Amino acid sequence: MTQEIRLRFAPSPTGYFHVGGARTALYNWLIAKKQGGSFILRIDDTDELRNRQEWTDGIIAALDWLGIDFDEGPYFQSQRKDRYFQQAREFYEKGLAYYCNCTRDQIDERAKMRGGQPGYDGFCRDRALSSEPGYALRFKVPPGDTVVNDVVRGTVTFANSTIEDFILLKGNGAALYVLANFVDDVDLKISHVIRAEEHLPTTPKAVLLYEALGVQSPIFAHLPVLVNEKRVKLSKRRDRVAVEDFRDQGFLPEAMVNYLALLGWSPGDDLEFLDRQELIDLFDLSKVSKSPAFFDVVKMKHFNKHYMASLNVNDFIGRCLGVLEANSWWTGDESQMASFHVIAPFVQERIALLDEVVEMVDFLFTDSVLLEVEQYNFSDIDLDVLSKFLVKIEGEDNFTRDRLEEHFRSLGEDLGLALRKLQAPIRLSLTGKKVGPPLFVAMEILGKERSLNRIRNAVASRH
RNA sequence: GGCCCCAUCGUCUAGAGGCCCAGGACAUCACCCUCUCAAGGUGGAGACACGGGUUCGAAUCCCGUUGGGGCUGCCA
Repeated sequence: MTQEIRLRFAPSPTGYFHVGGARTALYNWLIAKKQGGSFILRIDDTDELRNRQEWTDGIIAALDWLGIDFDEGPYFQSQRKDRYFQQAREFYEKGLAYYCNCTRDQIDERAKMRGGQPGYDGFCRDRALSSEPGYALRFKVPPGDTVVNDVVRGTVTFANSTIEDFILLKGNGAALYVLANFVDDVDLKISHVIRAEEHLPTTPKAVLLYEALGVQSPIFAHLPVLVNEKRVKLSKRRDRVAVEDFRDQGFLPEAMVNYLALLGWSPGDDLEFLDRQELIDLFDLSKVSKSPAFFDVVKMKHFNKHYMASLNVNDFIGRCLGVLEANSWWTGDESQMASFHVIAPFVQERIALLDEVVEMVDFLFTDSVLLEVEQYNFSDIDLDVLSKFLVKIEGEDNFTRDRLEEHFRSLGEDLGLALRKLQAPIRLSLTGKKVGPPLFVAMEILGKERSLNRIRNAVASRH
């Protein structure tokens, strides 16, 4: 009898969606796909004070952008309060839970007198309090040990004596995380719970709940946390690691997915660049590493450059449109599109991030990026190069990249100068920059008239 | 403090007792190629935290130490 494979990603919408959550979602999705199961999105919004609709929307948009699609959901915990309450009452009626009216202060006070160990002491366990407004419902933790079988950690044993009688229902009757999670995982028939390591300490509580109800626990897997350069867990407040920020910076979703998959997992065999299907085929939870991983944007950029270069040109062009449109000089008319098509392949292999496209091509579409006459700081040699190059190309009617390069090379021979020296002043006068796409392709696009004008203008800097 | 997890180059990792005086990738350095940049090529530097065991043999197994991290909320 095989159990259905059902995995869920259950973020709480209390902030922007960061890369750690994205990786957790990805790993769940990967297993669901690999095993032909379902991937479910559940929004854990039981904390009414901190949840916001916009964060939920952001999570869904980011998952969509990454190509992590879900088969069911989103389900919202905020809509299942009655069910949690009902389940909690069942625990109470079976004598597995009890009401407690201790305040935090009283609990701390007693802990202090006991000798420092913080935590609840079971004060109300045998007081047989009944339900009243303001009373919390606590689970009666039995004696013994609780074992968590974890695919990445192995067997982890907790002494129940170190687990306090935890709260199921708050004084206002609302469910707490452990309860809501448990009920939903049972109701949704979740087979694998894959989440970050920070949840490991609460897992025995969930296991206790499964045991109390005689329900089989799902398979657990706790992933190593993602850390910042200081080696502490990535935080929404401290670290700028929002998925949407990376998207806006011009990262490609396929690059991000590939990089994220490798943060904490490796397929072996020195494999690095894996597409979605390869990821699905090779992914293996038992090979997930146990130690925290540093989220390295520099390395992700390398992945991005690779994926950028592998795009077919039309795809690349399509993805550039968004960043081009943010510039006033871009009209997107036929002429501009034609120019961009010509330069695109040369740009594509040079940039790591999508928005770098702007500085690579702006000179083709606007004069505003060119230097002012007084800003050129040409040497006599530079000026000599420019005027002699002008002479050579002024009479050229076939203004193509090949012809231009021939003139350029012959100029080098004439002057006995290295070509790298020659191109510098030409590029600067033509593009206003020291680096850029191949010069003669650029000139071909600019055309004879504009090219000559720009060089003449630069030469005019001589006084 | 308590409970739990973790520990290979700066970073991500390969390594599941001999194939490892430890391999790959990013970053870094040098050189080559080259109209700039990028790409590519070649080469360099760079790690098994420490101490005990077990074993003919340990990065790999066990114990301890140290270090780091997570949790410790009527947050998730």
